[in-house]
Amino acid sequence: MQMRDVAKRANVSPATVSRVLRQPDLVKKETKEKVIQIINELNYKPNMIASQFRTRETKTILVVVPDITRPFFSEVLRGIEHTALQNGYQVILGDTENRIEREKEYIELLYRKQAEGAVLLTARMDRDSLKELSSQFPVVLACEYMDGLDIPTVSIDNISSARKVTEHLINVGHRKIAHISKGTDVILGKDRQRGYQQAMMSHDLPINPSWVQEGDYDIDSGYKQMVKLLALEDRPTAVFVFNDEMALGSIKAVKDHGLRVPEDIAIVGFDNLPMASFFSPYMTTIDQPKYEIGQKAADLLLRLLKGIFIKRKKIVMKDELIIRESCGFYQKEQLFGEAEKV
Amino acid sequence: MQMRDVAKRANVSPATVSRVLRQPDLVKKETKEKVIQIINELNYKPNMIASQFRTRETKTILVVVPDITRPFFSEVLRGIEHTALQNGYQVILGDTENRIEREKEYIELLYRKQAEGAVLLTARMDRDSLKELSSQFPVVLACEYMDGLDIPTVSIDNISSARKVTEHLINVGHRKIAHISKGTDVILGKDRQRGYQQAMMSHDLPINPSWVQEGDYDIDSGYKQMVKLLALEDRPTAVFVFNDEMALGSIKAVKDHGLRVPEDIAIVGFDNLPMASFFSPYMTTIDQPKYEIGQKAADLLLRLLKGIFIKRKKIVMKDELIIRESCGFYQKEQLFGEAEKV
DNA sequence: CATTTTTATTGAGCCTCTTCATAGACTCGG
DNA sequence: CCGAGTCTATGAAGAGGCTCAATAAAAATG
Repeated sequence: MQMRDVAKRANVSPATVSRVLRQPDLVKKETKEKVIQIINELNYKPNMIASQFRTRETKTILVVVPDITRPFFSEVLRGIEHTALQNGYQVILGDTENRIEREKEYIELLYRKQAEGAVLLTARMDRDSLKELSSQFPVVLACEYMDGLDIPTVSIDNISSARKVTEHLINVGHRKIAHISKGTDVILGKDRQRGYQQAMMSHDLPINPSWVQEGDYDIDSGYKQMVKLLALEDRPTAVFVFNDEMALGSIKAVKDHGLRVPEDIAIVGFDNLPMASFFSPYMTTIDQPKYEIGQKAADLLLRLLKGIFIKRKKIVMKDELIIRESCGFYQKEQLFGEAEKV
Repeated sequence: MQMRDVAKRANVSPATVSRVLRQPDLVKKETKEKVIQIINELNYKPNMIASQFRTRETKTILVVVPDITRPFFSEVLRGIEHTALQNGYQVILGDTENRIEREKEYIELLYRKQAEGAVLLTARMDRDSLKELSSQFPVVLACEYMDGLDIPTVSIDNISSARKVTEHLINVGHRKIAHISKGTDVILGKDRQRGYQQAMMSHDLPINPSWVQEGDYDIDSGYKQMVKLLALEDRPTAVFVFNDEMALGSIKAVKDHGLRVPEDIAIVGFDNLPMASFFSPYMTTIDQPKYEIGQKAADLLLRLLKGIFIKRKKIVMKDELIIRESCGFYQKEQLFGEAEKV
């Protein structure tokens, strides 16, 4: 069944049916009603592919995620998807499972005109490819980004956030502060590590090189890195961990080692996942507006797709230091994620 | 740039270029090499939409998920996506955010020929719609399902799993066992509740109606329902919770109430999320092979798409009772999710 | 050289949208 | 009151890029 069938039944031309569907204002009221009635009667559904082919618009965006099972990303993804949908766009999911080469596979969808634009939550490909890509297609970076490229980007100020949370540890009296990072190959790893270093330096605190351990996102990894820190001669009294997942692992490692958080070792995380506020000790962390980052990124992409010029390319979202128990400066007990906000 | 440009440059017809791309065996070696060279030279990328239009195949499947931020689903989703990709299919993501009406919106993509088939991780629409849908398009249900319909389905045997875990509680000596469920409007809620009832009945244990509380998936909800149970005159000594998230909330409620798990109240969960094996007390739960469910569902769908007849429509995946600490019968401490398996 | 086999080309769609053309209704000034 | 000019509503026709069936050409075989 196709448009011509509807047209025949309604005694109009296919063009009119098409108009009813896409530019209803151009059609006389009665004709329109007639056509709509027939459409419903026959339960006609336009073939989107034919339409996309003709208009050369797929109304589809690609979202490339490094790991969809991480709560942080799935929340951002939801923000993107929701916004896209509201604006009549579909989302093709590209989970790279942390494999760089898979980024490129997904991106082929742009070159092959399947998707009109992309939001990248991971951008590990080389700078030239990315530059080339963004010169040809609307692309927005979210969370991760790349320096020196003129690509619209949505993220928090990771350096400043990392500095803030490290400084909080310093303010409550810590001097030997370690950092479980995500290697500096990832821009976020680099930024958060830099923030940590800045905070330490500006307070004239030395950083023992072995205090900086490189983890790999997940709970287990946080556990393992913490075990290393615990084994040190010159053991730190506080640790700033790259993200909440690893921070949870770290806390567990401390407990398993017979020590207490925060009394013996303070630990702070990053991201403010739901579970960070649920387990004792409640975790001090940096809140990122995950859903909003997704929304904003989708919003920017949609604007690019409409050809709207974007003056401010770097959108910095507001983060928040959430002080709870794990840093050793907890003020009063509150239930369910409510906490003193700074 | 299009195929004809490549053809011209290579002194062949567009049809030959098309064959090089799609049925290379039909083309003489030299011609093929020549064409490929030109393709690379010009960096030609075929227009997928035109191709899809012509062949009437989009190589795209739709995955409808009730809530992408829940770890259980994102793991299943990954299994689906991975398998789809391996077989040259793309995935359009449909996150309904638990709104039934949004299921239908996504499903329109099938009627409009955008997607060729669908995996539904949620099926709350009315039976007739679903029946109608599956009669017209390849559809596979995963996790949730609907009784009495001849639709391929992948899941564990929820009734038996629930019975198993409840019986374990009985075996370690509990008699007053409560259940925090997900209302019986959802088939999984019904099944797990039934398994619980079966176990209780077959051991002649009475169920106090107020022992069955209806939660809503997340940690907070588990907390709240547990608070209710704790307030009962006739307080249960053990609780079987619908899923791990709510079980974590329940455990927290017990602790906040000044009681211990499992000594005062035993708690068991369902799903075996990574975090279930990480927080003390380590949680006894039912392991579902999440990734494999996704793989299998995608696999079935792909077979349907190829027109292969599927004899066994109901695939029951193997679950596993993972005994850890929270049920009060922990045997020996093991790190990182390793536990006694039954 | 005739016949079979292999390889390449021709041309017709796939279904929808949009431009252009037309016909009718309407406006308005002379 | 009429003809020119405006609008409105519809139709006719073609294009969009690719693939496949039918056809033709070339190569291989006997």
